[in-house]
Amino acid sequence: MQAKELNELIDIYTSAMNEVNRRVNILMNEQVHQELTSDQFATLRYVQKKQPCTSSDIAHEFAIGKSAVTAQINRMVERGLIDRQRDEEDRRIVYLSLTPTGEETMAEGTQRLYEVLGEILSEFSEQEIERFVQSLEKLVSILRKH
Amino acid sequence: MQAKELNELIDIYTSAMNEVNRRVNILMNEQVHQELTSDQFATLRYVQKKQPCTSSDIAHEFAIGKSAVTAQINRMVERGLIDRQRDEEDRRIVYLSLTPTGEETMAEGTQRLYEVLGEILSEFSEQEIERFVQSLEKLVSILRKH
DNA sequence: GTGAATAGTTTCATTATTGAACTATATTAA
DNA sequence: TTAATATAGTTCAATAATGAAACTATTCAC
Repeated sequence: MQAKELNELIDIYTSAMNEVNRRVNILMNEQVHQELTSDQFATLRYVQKKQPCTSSDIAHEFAIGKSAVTAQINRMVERGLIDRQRDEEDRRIVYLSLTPTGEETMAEGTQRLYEVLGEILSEFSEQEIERFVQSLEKLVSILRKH
Repeated sequence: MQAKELNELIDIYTSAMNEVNRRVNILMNEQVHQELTSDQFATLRYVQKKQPCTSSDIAHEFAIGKSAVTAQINRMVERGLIDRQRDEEDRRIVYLSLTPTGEETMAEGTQRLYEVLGEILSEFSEQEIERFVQSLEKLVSILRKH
């Protein structure tokens, strides 16, 4: 491919990617997790899946510092969404888990996530989605090497 | 497609998309725009392309409030990257443009953006990239309708 | 010419983030 | 066994991004 064409493709890629993120974000804020920020929703989702989950896991997963995680978790502990529990074996470690309220919030949010994204994805053919997701995953694996 | 499969695909899509954004962001911070935040780089890029560009344009483009734009532009004006110039016809309007320093910063950043993304995209076939970008754009157009 | 609309700013509160210093605990090696 | 080091997490201070509401200045419409 010629450099010029490639650069055009990069321009298209970056602006499309930005717009997708922006719009998905708006959609999520409006229809999926009104009561949470996008970061909080993502973190809760991760904590729920990982189980047991520590601050360091989150910091690593989202590539942010541990102090940022502490701040975010504090807010959610205050709002009764997350519990902290110290490991009795190794008392440096603090395990995070969803409170019943947190579980409930996430059950509803996840349900709406599936509905909203499902509706959007229904406009694509199965093959198209799979191909797209495959390319995304390939992109992830290349980015991991960098 | 069955609901279960679709939901799995949604899980894969969301986590892949999150990881791509996260890693691209890290890559950009490290190799493309060390001296700027991602938001600032995106805004400068937009101002440069749009020309003439107003605060309202930016607010609309990035789907954020005008007060958020004012705050961001202030920081970049202070750093000598952006100039404000009032329209003499309609004195409510303020045009934004890159200062020579801003232009220089963006010339370098854009160059590095092409290099870095070009290297990553070189691992894909031309057809694969085009298909992926097409799906992205289709996604954008569906999201616009929502 | 007055009232409504538009462009942008100010102010205030919240959230997210980094980096450095710090506490507490566990591990290792002399 | 203890002294040095590593690990897990928190605290603190600063910067950035953001929304909402109140505001200023200007233009437009009737």
